[in-house]
Amino acid sequence: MNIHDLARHLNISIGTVSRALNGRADVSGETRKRVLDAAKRLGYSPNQSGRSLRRGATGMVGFMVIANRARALKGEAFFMTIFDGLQSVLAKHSLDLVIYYCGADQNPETYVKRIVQRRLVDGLIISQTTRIDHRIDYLIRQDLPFIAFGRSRSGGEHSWLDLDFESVAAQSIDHLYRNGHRRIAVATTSDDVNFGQVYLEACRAELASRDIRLTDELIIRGSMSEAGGYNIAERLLALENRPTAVVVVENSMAIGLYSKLHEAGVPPGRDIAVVGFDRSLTNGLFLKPSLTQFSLSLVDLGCWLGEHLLELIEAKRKGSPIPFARKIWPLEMVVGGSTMSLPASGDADSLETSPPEQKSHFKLGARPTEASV
Amino acid sequence: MNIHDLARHLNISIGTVSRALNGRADVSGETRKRVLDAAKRLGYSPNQSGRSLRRGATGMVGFMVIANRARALKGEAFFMTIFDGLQSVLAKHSLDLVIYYCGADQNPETYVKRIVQRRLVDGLIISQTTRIDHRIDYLIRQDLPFIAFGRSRSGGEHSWLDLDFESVAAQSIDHLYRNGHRRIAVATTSDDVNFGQVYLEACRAELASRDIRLTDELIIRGSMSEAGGYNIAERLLALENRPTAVVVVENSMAIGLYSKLHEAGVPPGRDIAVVGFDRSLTNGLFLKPSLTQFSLSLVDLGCWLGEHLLELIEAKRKGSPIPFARKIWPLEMVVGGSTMSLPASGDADSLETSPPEQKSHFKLGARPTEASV
DNA sequence: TTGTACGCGTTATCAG
DNA sequence: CTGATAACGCGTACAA
Repeated sequence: MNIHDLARHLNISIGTVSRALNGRADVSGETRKRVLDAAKRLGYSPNQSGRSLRRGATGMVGFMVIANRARALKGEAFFMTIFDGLQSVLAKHSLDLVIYYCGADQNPETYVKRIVQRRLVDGLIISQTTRIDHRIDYLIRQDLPFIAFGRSRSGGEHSWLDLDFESVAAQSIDHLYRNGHRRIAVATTSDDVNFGQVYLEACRAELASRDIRLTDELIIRGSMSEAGGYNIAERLLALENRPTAVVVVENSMAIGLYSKLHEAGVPPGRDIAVVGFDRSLTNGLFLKPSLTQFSLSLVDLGCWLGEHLLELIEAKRKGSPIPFARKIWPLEMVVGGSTMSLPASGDADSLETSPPEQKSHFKLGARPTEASV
Repeated sequence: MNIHDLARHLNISIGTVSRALNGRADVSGETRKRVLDAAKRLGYSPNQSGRSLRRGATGMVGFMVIANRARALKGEAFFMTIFDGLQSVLAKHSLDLVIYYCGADQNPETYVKRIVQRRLVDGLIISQTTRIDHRIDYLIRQDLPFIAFGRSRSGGEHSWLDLDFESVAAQSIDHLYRNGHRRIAVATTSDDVNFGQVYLEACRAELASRDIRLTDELIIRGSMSEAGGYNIAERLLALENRPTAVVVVENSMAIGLYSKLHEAGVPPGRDIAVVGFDRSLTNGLFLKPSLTQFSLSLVDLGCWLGEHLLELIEAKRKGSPIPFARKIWPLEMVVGGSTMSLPASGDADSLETSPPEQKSHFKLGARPTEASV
C-alpha cells in the first residue's frame, strides 16, 4: 500500500493525494475528505523513507543513552520522565522521539557519528556527558541541532542543560553545617561521567567557604548502586577520625550505605547524618530514617529540552543565528530524618543555630501518601 | 556529502562507490581501498533514507516502551540491561536498535500502527502488554516480524516471551508454606498491565493446591512505587486477622512496605514475612532485613529476543514458514532475612518442616560485595 | 572490473 | 483545483 495504490483506488493523481494528506490549501474540501477517509480505511500512512528523502528531514528527534555509563541516572523513573516532557512538546510539532541506545560494546563517538551522517534525525540530545566528550567536539562541527544533557569541558559554544549540582552542594553543606557538622564526607561515583566530579568540586568549594578543607580520605568513590554505597560505608567506618555526616550523589547508593551503617551499629540519622540526591529512582522518603534528598521536575526538564531543541531546529531551517542556551536546572531540598541528629562529639563547637526541628525554611518531607508521589 | 560527491572526488562512478562500500565482490582491491579511505576521511556514510527506500528495509529494529504503564519494570536496570543483550546480538547482523517511546498522551495502538505503516523498522518488540492488547491483534495482521514481551489474551499465533510468574509464585508460596505460613497476602499492581494479574492468579493457584483459599481481603493492590507499597502496608495492618506473610510483585513497593511496617512496630522479617520480586531495580539484598527476592539474567533475555527476532526476519526474507516461539523465562529465588522468621501465632499448626536456617536447597544471599552486583 | 540508468515512495514545481 | 513530472540518495541489473 503506497501512494500510487491509494491514488488509483480513488481515481485521482498521486499529487493530489499527497497534497490532501499534507493539509495543503489547494485541494477541494470534498477531495480532501475522500482521501483522508480512504487513507484511514485502507490503513495508509506515508513511507517514512520516501518522505524523508524528498523532504530532506526525517521528522525525528533522537535522544542518545549510553549503557553502563552513570548508572547514577539509572531509573527509567529518571530518563522516562524526561522523555515524557520532551515527547509532549515534540508531538505538538509533529516530531517523533526515538531513543538511541548505545550498547556497552559500542563506541559512543562512532555511534553518534553514524546517527549524524546517516541523517537519522533532525535534532539530537546526548546525555551522560564525560569531562572530555568527543561527541560534543564532533557535533559542534556538524550542522545538526543538538543539546548536551550534562556539562562538559569539551567543545566551544553549544547548548547544554545540567542539574544544579552547585546548589545541591550548597544546600547540603549549609544544612549540615547549621546542624553543627564539621567533618563531612563526600560519597561520589567512580564512573568517568562528569557530574560526579562536578558534584565533588561543588562540595569542596562549599566546605572551603566555611574554612573546612575536604581531605582526600573524606572523598570516597563507589559504583552507582546499592553495592557501591555499601562498600563506601565500609571504608567510611574504617576511618580513624570518623565523619559525622556524609553526602551521597545518588539515592540507590544511600540504600547500601544505610545497610552497612545499620549492620555496624552506627545508625544513619543518629550516629551519622546522610544527605541523598535525586528521588526519582529511589524515593528516600521511605527509607528508615527518611533520607534528606532533593526533588526536581523532570517533566519540566524534558519540556525545556524539547522547546529549546525546537528553537534550534527552527533557527537552522530559517538560516537565522543559532540561539544557543545554557540551563542550570534547580533542585529543592526535602529534609528527612537522616539529618535530624546533631553530631555527638564536641565537634559542634560553634553551633550558632537553632535545632533542626525548628528550621521552617526547609521543606519538610510530608507524611507519605499515594498521592504525594 | 552524498555518494555523488564522493564519486566525483575519486573520479569514479557512484555505482562503483556503492559496491565498494557494501563489500561486493566485483570491485578491485585497490579501488575498494581508495573508496573506503576517502569515505572515512571525508566522513561519509550512506543516507539512511535513500538506502532504506532502495533496499526496502531500514536495518532497524524497534523496541516499544510505554510511559506510565507498569512502572513495575521501572528500572533502566531492567530495560537497559535487556537492551544490552538485544543490541549485542543485533549488532552482529548490522541491525540497529532504536527505542520507541510512547508517551503518556499517546495511544499505544495508534503509535504502533504508525511505526508499521511508515515502515520505520524491520522488526519490532513490544513490551508491557495488557490482557487485551490491540497492538497484538493489529501486528498479527501485518507482515512485520514482532515479539511481544509479556503474555496477553489477544491475538492468535505469535511469538512472545514472558517471565515465569508461575514459578515465582510456586517458589514463594512453597517457601512460605514450609516455614509454616498459612495466611498469606498478595500485593500486586493496580495497573492494567497483564503481569500483575498473571502473578496474582499464579499465587492463587499455588495456595489452592495447598488447600488455602486466597480471599479478596488478602489481595491488595497499589501503584508500583514506594508510596504504593506504603499504602498497601497500611491496609494490610488494618486487617482484623492480620496475615503472617505477604508476597510483593515489585521490589520498590517492598521499600514502602518495609517503611510502614517499621513505623507500625511490626518489623518485616520478624512479625511478618515478605517476599519480593526482581532485584534489577532495587536490590532487596541491601534492605534491612534483606529481602527474599528473585534473580534472572536480563542480558540473556535480551539476547534471546534478538536471536529470535532475527529468525523471524530471516524467515520472512526467505519466504519460509514463520518459526513462532513462546518462551517462559526462569527466575531463581534468593532467600533473605525477610522470610527467616516463623509465624508467631498458632497458625503453624501443621509445620512439618525443618527450620529455615537449615534449608540448603535454596540459594542464600551472599554477603554483599561490590563484585556480587 | 567499471559505468549507466532505472526505480524505490514521496513531495514540490509548474502547467493547465 | 488537479495532473504530470522531476528530484531526493541509493543499490543493482545490465551493458560495456
